[in-house]
Amino acid sequence: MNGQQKALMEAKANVLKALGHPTRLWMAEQLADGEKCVCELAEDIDADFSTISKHLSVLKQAGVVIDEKRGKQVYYRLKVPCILNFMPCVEEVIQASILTHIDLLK
Amino acid sequence: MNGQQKALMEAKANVLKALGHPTRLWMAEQLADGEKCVCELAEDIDADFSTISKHLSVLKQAGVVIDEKRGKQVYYRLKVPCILNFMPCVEEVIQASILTHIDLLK
DNA sequence: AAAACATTTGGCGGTTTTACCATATGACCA
DNA sequence: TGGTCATATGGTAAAACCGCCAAATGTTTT
Repeated sequence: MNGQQKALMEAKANVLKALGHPTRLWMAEQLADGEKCVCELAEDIDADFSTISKHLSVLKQAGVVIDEKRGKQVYYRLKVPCILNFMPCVEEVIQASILTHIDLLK
Repeated sequence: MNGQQKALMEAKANVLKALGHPTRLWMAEQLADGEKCVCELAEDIDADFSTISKHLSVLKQAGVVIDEKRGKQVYYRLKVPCILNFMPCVEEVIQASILTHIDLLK
């Protein structure tokens, strides 16, 4: 791995890392149908507003979402919606893990 | 988000988190063409063997890879190859970020 | 059985992440 | 202008993560 490749790997890992937190992943999924303001996202998350804001900031910094202030509220939306396509495969991983677990119990 | 949904989110985030490290992501990509032993993976990684082993353990625990010992060596392979399909979209995110940066400079 | 080899495990210091609290910002409203 | 609402930022303590070293494990070779 040379320097260029390494930098690319870091950049790619960074995107996945941003999605690698339950709250942030959930947020990304919530934005599937379109933009939402912070307050809407916050409704279903049991955490401080500052925590929520920081999670959104991580997603934004990773390039996953973009924000837009309109009036008092800030709206977030997916910048690159294809990340939603990850989910079926991620679920497949989990499914496979569960099956492996069951197998081990036999 | 209820308890069940929360647990699922955690499981899903865990898979993405496992891939959210440059070394681990690189490893996963290396396994695209088929299994490799630890020693083969180690050839191109500048890190202690113990570090490499631990990274593989994280991937395994996340359900991304499985290992098989044959003789003195341990072979790893992708358990659910569809994770490789994430990469084009991840690169798209990076590409979009770069374009945004350039725009901001204007 | 001992030595050599491939990999894993345990432990430790240093860095990063996370979540909360308190406070700041910026926009609308009275 | 002052107040309130929505969100962001700074600080901090606890937890998790990372990479190295040393030592353990299991396997083959001699």
